[in-house]
Amino acid sequence: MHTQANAFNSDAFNTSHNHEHCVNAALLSAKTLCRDRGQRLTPVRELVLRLIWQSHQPLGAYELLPQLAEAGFNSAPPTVYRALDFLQELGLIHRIASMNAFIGCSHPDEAHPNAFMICRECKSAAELDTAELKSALSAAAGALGFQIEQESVELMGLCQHCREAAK
Amino acid sequence: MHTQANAFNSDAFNTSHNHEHCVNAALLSAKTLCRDRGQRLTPVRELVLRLIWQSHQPLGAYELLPQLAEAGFNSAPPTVYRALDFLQELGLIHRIASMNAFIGCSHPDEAHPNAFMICRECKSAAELDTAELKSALSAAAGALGFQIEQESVELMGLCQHCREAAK
DNA sequence: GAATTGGCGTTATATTATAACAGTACACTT
DNA sequence: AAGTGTACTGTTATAATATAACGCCAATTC
Repeated sequence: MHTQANAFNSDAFNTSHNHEHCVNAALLSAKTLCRDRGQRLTPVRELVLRLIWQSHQPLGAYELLPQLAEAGFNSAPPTVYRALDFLQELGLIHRIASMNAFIGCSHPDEAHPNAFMICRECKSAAELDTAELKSALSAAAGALGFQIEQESVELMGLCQHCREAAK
Repeated sequence: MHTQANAFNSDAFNTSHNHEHCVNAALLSAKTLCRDRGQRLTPVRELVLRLIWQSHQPLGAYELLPQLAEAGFNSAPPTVYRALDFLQELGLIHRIASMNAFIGCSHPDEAHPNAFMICRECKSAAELDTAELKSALSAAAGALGFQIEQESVELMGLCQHCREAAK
């Protein structure tokens, strides 16, 4: 599971992998995390997490609502936003501000900056490996005396797959 | 003027400087840019640019509306959004997605990533110098075959000024 | 088993952004 | 200077995203 997590979800741009595996890994990881922190992964929360993970594309809150309704849950905005907030606080999903959308986090157990590449063609988003990035950010900010508490990096462009397809 | 621009607006965290000077520099730069590109810096556009530049804190579209009204302009959302879009396209302002707000760009004449530090205490935002950052981003993305077209970096934290004040 | 807490249902509303169309000013041609 | 096209603005309406507030129920604690 951890090997997969460390792939930093670059597989997101490769739609051919067995994604059900990823979803299950994420759910397992969520359950562990909740148990450790004395939090509850309730049915709504679990469903929201599953829906978000199932998609390689960031999903908007209002895209989730009909799917909640289908599953028999209340489908008013507060329900889904609460679940999203909860999952974010646990680091299980990230919000992509430039898209008003949410995507699964591929390594919730490690502290890390929120850093994504988003393909304008296929709309997939993949998390960046940020070891070096983080130090570059710290250096740049530190030079100006700024103390970083939270990072958000969103790169728009073309993924390898779509670049090749465009040729 | 250019010296000031190259300071990358780190002065934003220092509210004591003569900010009217910055605003005027920005307006001048805007006029030049518009002339070069055959675009018009109309009164609404100029006012919006001025209002945004006057503030060290990112301003939301709806915060601008009453000020437009005061100046005798139409103050419906489309008016301000049109001006904001125009100014963004010319690189004169940036949108900070995580805040749904806009801030003046301190070096509109150079191509550069959208990269800001935002202080959670004083809400000021300052543009990052991104030469090294840019190469770190390119390296990280390139390793995964991703071709960057547009960057957005938003760092939240504490600016030097507020950090010292907190001690 | 009473009290407390956390989570959800529900209604209403706030906030941010855009669509669509009509009118006006400007720039260009002749 | 009149005609013509284009870019800009005014205006109304509405879409899209997000939160406030309150009450109920279930689980947990004492």
